[in-house]
Amino acid sequence: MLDLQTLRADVQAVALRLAERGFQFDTAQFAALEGERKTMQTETQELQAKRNALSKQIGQLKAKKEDASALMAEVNAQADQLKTLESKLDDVQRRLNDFLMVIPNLPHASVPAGKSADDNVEVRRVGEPRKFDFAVKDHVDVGAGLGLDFDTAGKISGARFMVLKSGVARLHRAIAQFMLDVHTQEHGYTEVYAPYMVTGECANGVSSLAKFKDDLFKIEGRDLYLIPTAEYPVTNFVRDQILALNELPLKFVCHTPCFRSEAGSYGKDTRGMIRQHQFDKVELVQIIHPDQSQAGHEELTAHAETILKKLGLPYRTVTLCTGDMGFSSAKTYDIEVWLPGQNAYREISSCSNFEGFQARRMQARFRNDKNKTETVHTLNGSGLAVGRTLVAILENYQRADGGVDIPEALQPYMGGLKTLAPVR
RNA sequence: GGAGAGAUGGCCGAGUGGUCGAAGGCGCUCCCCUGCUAAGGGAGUAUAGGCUCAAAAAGCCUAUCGAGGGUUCGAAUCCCUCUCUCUCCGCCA
Repeated sequence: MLDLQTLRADVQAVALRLAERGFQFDTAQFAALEGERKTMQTETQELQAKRNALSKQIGQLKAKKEDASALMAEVNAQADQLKTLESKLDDVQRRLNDFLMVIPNLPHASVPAGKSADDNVEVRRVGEPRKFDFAVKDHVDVGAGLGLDFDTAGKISGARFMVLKSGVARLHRAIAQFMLDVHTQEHGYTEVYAPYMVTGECANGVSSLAKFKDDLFKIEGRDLYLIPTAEYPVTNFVRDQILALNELPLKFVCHTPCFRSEAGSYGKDTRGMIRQHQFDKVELVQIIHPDQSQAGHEELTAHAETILKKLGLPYRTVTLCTGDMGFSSAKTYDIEVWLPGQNAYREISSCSNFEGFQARRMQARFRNDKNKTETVHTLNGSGLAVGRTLVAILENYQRADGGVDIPEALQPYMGGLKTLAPVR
């Protein structure tokens, strides 16, 4: 949610910045709602104050065993009016809130303007794509011989699911373990385990349920959603909290499966495990002081990149342009790994600074050095998507004989195994 | 699944219809006293929002005692629904 003070101070400026990301902010409607809210609230509170004062007097009279019927009549006379005002105020506040809750975040000043992914700006490219002296296969073909099984998955769950067996199953597990160890031991994150389902309220804390509920799997008959990323439960750890200054920053790393309905992505990435209804991800989350969120964002992105470096996977990092950013983000770096099978860089991590946007929705604050409550900033990023890392390893480390070399960093997690041999 | 108990401020804990945003204690902040330390005395110490104001400061007001609804002139207190926690029994990875 945008900061109401900022919004009131200069609606036009806000509208302009939102336009950059392709969002039409209805300034007239905002002015109307705000105006209505203001009148309703003032009137309602005046009446409430009057009622409270009279009630107090009634109490005093009754304590002295005196007659209070005149005052009671006076309160009763305005009771209907008060009730009407209260419900009108309630209504306008809800409408104002609904209006505000679907407005995306303001892009940070450093975000390049643009309409689509084509306008994203590459900030760095690391590693050289390998030259193959044999016909390169994509991960589906490489994996087929190693235990990657879409047929069985299709039978039991349908499209966009996978079954892993034997070597690839173990490799999949090794990747997640490796990432968790690097982030906890080298980057100072606290490992957390969190629920795979969250309430609608929590979903609204990090994103907009009204806007994106179709992307989520909902538990029938309950106010629970399967998480599309560990960001959902973990960021909400600090919901409704006032943290002490010295508690910041909080740094969490969490490995979970992620569930996405992928509504609206029909026909996109239908082959292979690039886009699945269920995939594992190791997520980095930081709750941070506003003054440090920019630096923290750079740092978190570097933490994610470290994994790719250690795995020897070529990648590039891009800054998403205003038109390609997610709803809640003020600034996002996507890290894209090189996939020989697609002859392209594909997203493997998305690292965002949400500034106070999520924190205001969650009411996550801290006590600043002036002892005042202030909104925290939140950051998160994939560190990394486990399934896509598996894809990248299968494709980048494939051998002419159909096997796959195991990156050195992962060998300790594979019992010292150096190569996955085809199982036939 | 069955039976019972409970949810109050940073923490503990009182409060079962009236001046209660809430006693008391602990903690914390500031001040005083005490040649250090210990002890003692005083004051302050929730959050969100609104109004006044150019703004700040300040003041006033509203809401909030797990959440939502209801009764009432008035609700932490009474009623209903829900959520969560604890205890016992049963079941169980």
